Amino acid sequence: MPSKTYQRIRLDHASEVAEDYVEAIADAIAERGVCRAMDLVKHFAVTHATVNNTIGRLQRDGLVVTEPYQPIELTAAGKRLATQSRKRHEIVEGFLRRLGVSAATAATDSEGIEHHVSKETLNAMKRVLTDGWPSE
Amino acid sequence: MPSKTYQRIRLDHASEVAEDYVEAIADAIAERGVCRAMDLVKHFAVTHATVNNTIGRLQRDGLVVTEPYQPIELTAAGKRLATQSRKRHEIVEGFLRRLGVSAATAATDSEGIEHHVSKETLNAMKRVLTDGWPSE
DNA sequence: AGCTCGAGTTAGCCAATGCTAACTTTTTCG
DNA sequence: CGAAAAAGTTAGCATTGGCTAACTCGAGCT
Ligand SMILES: [Mn+2]
Ligand SMILES: [Mn+2]
Ligand SMILES: [Mn+2]
Ligand SMILES: [Mn+2]
Repeated sequence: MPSKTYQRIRLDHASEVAEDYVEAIADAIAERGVCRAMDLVKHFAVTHATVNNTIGRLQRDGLVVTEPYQPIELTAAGKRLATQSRKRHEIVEGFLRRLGVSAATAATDSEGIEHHVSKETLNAMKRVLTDGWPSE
Repeated sequence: MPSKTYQRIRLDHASEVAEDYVEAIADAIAERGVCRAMDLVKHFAVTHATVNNTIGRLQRDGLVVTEPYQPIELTAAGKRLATQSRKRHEIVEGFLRRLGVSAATAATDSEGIEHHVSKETLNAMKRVLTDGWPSE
């Protein structure tokens, strides 16, 4: 109802791409040692040109560092954001699984939902994962 | 994990503004008889010029009809989308309330989450609202 | 060494969604 | 009635996040 609602959602969307990218970059580094642009091309199903543009913005915003033709690295801020985003993502996905949703659906839905979950809602989900469902 | 995940999220976002607008227009008509652009300016906290642009797209897409200086009306397709969006929205918001989240947070979070909830997840939420929490 | 081919870069384009500023129309009110 | 205020329109602009096409770089193979 309050008009600030939609402003917050616009902010959520503004940080969404950054969050998903740093998470994917951290995953690639964890799994394959380095992250190359092509890893992100496959992961997000966008073109190499789009990845390049996006990485440029992330670098501008201090989340990654790249040098021409080199793998993509995360800054300290990028690593922090990646860790934090992954934690939140895991809680949302785990919660959906707990709700009885299939693994495939939980994976897909949580990828969008995660960016719109406030601290309060995240805590409620976490509580379910550790303590079980609320009474009644 | 599958690359189609992010394609679906991009589609979710592409329909998000349309869904929120037709819902708000239907609400305004239900509450005040007509919907004027200024109602949407207040609701979404954007400028009148932005509302005008957006309404133009909705008209192009066959969801609303407007004539200069006249109130905004929904087409049959617009009404259908509004009804469907509101139902989904109410389930998501009700579910968050049931989870123990405050009314204010449930209102805000559901406004973003609603657009990323698949049929399967929506059904799981609906089940909680009618039958209570899953066993375990 | 030289070539080829995959990967990366750059330029140029588009649509969506936001904005401000200037103008027009309608409504309201003295 | 007429002026001021409110509402609506239009023009022009920016950013994000997509795309294609053309070019460059570099790794690896013959
Ligand atoms: Mn994520
Ligand atoms: Mn995501
Ligand atoms: Mn919404
Ligand atoms: Mn979203």
